[in-house]
Amino acid sequence: MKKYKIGAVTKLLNLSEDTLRYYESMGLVTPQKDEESGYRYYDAWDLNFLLDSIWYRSFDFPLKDVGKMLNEDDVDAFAKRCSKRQVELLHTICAYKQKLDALTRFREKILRMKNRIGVFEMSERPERIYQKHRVKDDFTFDADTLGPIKKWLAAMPLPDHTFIIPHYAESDPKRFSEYWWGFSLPPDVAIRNGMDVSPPAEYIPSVKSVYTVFTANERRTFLDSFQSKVAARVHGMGYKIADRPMGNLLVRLHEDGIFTRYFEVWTPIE
Amino acid sequence: MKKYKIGAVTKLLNLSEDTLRYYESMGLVTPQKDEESGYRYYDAWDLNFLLDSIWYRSFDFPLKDVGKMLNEDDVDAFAKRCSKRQVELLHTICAYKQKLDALTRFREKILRMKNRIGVFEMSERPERIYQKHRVKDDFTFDADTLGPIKKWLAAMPLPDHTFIIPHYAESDPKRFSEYWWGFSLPPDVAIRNGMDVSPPAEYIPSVKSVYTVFTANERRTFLDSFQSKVAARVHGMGYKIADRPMGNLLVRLHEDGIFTRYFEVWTPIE
DNA sequence: AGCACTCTGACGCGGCGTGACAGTGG
DNA sequence: CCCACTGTCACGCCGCGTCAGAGTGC
Repeated sequence: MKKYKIGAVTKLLNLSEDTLRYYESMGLVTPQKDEESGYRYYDAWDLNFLLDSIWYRSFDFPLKDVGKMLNEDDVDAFAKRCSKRQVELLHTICAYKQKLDALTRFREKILRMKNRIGVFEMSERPERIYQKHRVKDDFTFDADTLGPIKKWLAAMPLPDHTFIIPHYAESDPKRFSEYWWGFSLPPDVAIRNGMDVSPPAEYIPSVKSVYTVFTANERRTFLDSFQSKVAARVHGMGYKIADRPMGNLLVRLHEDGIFTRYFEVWTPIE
Repeated sequence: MKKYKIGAVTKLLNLSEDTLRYYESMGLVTPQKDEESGYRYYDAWDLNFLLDSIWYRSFDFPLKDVGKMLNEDDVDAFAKRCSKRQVELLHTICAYKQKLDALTRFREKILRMKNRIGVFEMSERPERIYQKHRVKDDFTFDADTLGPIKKWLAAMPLPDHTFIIPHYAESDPKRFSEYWWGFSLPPDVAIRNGMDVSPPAEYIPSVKSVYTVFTANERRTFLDSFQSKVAARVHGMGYKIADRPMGNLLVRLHEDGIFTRYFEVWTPIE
């Protein structure tokens, strides 16, 4: 039977010498070794094990699993290992799809936002599940909040970074003095991903609104920007603010040496 | 503005202390540091950077990219980085889907193979693109083979490990004396994945056949097993072998201390 | 004073890649 | 004798996790 030295094997199987030696150390293959020179000699049987290793690795089985599949597993253990990997692969695919969808939406928003600054459109605010985590800039530390927040963070990139301005009525002396930050999601997405949709999470219904994009610089509170750019304009259009303004942080970009934050906001009107 | 020590941040953002310090070393966040004690103090601005880091990391941007997106990119660079990642994500998803499909088919074959040993079914052999790489157990080293083989190996787990028995006619003195190993794929899959379907790859048409599964032990040539278990039986059924028998290695399993290889074979008949 | 917190620095993981330096085969 | 090949060993990569041991805040 023909013997191949390591260099020949690298050419045949497109594995590096290091990989071959590493696979050997993991017990995937046991080429004959010349005692004097230490040279490895691979025969067809060894190459078959390597081909199988390549095959199993192509499903991203860890090398330890590959070793067991090659040398230990009976049919049942083998099939079990496969179905475990099937489930993992399915999860991975779902997760990546969500990432791709979210990234696609994100990029589209980024590209369109510049043209939307100062443009005011009539738009139904979409319904949302909202979980508050900050009053102004201070995070909430009670266990009722910290618990859910973990789930929302783990669900990234699905949740949007969402603010609500709680005091909006002209008669309210605290008008535009405060904002809350939190996460939000469309209800169907929230439910599909097993998020808790009951309190402390809040259901935000859809409502007739004016939609626009505005910006704020550096560390300044964005409320100033909201007041001067959005609220004033909405009034100028002859509307009254009918419910808490709500919106998302789109992105923070580094432009001309300073940070500019871009926000989209729905201002409910009547 | 409120300051948070590292422990508070771990609770708020569900990042470990080590991760926070690592992100700092990567330039994603720059908390204020007490010169005497070395303690880090994070303010709302820092936490926003961390939230953004979590957001970008959730698309699996490498940390270096996250740093650039946070601190350097303008809109164009930012959008470009996003679309690059979109393409990568799409590729990743496709690759994982193929892995899952192949693994599912593989597991099904494994589970059904035991019941198919010694069972002979009429079955149209599916058409295939076939790339030979070994005559018996010896690999082919000419550049015409090594080139294509790389592509086939890179396409794992799509290709099957396929043998052909070239001398099958009763009148052929070399009858059942030789076998070739190679890779094979359905033509549509081959084309979709950009494999070279022209020579040295070979088109194998579909043909009326008898299908069965047989086994061979340890290092013995499987031709003995084919002759005694399959060819004899096909003759016994009153058929003549009408073309080169062809089949796939299903799996090599470790049973009762020895290795058993399972093969499926289509034997063309008339 | 006690105790929880935080610091730095070193090492580990997987699946290899890279490089230094010495020995080997034909 | 040349020179490509092969050997071993050690370290690098990413994105952290996991210690140990010493210092700090309240």
